[in-house]
Amino acid sequence: MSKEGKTIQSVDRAIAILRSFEQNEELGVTEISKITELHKSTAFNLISTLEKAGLLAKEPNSGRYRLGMELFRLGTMVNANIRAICEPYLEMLVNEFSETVNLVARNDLLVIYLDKKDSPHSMRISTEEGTRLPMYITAVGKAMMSTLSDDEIKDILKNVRLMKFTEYTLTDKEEVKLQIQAAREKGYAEDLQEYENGLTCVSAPIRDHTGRANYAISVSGPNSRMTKDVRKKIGERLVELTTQISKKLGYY
Amino acid sequence: MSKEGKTIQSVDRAIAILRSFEQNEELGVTEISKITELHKSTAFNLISTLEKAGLLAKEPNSGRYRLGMELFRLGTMVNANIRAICEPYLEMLVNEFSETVNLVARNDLLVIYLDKKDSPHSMRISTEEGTRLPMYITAVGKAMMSTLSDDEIKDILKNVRLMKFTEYTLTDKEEVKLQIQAAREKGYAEDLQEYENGLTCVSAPIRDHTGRANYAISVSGPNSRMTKDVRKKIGERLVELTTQISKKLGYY
DNA sequence: CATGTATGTACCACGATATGGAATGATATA
DNA sequence: TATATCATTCCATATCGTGGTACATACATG
Repeated sequence: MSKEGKTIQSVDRAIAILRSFEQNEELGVTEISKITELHKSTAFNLISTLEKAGLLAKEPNSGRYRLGMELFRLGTMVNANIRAICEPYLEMLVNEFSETVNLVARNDLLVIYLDKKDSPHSMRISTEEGTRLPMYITAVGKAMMSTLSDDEIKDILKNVRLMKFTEYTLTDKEEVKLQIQAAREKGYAEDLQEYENGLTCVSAPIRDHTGRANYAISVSGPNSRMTKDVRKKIGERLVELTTQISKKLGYY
Repeated sequence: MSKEGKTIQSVDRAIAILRSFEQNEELGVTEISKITELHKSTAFNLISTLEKAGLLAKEPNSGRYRLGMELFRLGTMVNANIRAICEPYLEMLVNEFSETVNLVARNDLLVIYLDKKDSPHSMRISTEEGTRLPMYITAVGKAMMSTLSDDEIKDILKNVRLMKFTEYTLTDKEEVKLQIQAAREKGYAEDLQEYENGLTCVSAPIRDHTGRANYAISVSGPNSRMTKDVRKKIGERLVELTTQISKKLGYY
């Protein structure tokens, strides 16, 4: 993000091409070259390379491109380990509480959703894998921050602009710090409609051998079912289970 | 796979670096340079580039690398559409039959698992997303092949060597063709312990506007519960639902 | 504590390689 | 049929990646 090391131009450009599919799921050579501001010919060579590797796939009919299966497969290799470790715990949690359970990871100033088990209720919370949200606004983010030093937390908050998502969104960084402090004491963090109205969430951090958390597990449900008692029960259970997981990662 | 077009060296190499994490989840610069047979210095430049883009992440302690979150995120963008369309159907199926439901895609001669909903039973089938298997051995593969022309099927089988996974694995290509023909008539395909003992699977294809299938949905369960009657019920329901999905993709 | 052998990282001259201009096919649009 | 827009190929040029070498750091080993 800061270090001024040389990067390989063509690789940067290839990645930019992949990223250009964020907005559009299907693109032609010319479109891509416009989005990425590359010469059509240059774009073509990069695209062909990506296609041959399977990171892009060409539609037989339209001749246009979309993201390829190989990219998906490479993506499934990321964090395969932690997901495998956590899967049975997610399973237990959704069985015990019948609310949607998520495994998330830290990604700089954001959290990213890695895996989930959906609640059996038809009224339920459902977040797509790959979604990213600011740390300060989620229970998982606060849970992870609660394992960091005050300096690290300050660093994170320094680089963040608090955006108001709902009437409950915290707008004061001091308030966020207070909640993090509360999370440290209880072992778990909460989000009471800060991101979306009606959405309540409880989360506990997964620690690595240094004691810091790069992952967290959360249970999310609609406000109506997530009463204070329920949240407490869930929180305590989350602490139990994430402690077990943390031990598997070498934390004592 | 065949066309002899020029590819961009550094991009190919960068992808090779990502692929070197298939066997190992954490690697250092030197290790990577050995695996990929690149000069250490060249590898270093490529690795730095990938790291800066977030496709690789450097462990703060060990200084070694693992696959990065950005790669995961890019992976979630692949087939996001079809997964979103199918999600409610997978949900319905797991509720109706209480067996594990999978969404898979075709990937040349293989099928790759995209999405799943696990059975609530403790004895259940569970396949990881990203797993790949030969087409001829899976119900999903046979379901997809049943939408192709005889020539296309011949092409696929020509390039495949039938490997024996269990005592039930088909070893004769003519036998495979017969099963595909049966699938054409019924609308769904079956796998009776061909890949793994005790594992039974029923699948129907999802067609695009050309009538051909690049995706399929399957219901898999242990042999004991997947009786002939159950398989028939599941198969017919699968045909109903995949027909609805195919319509959404423009098939009539 | 010195010595050896790993590692990751920086520098830089050379020349292979990616680049982008321009021309050609291929398809669609009017 | 003409026109526009697209993908694709070709190729000379100079840019950019390459890999040799060197240094830094860390950790074993004697």
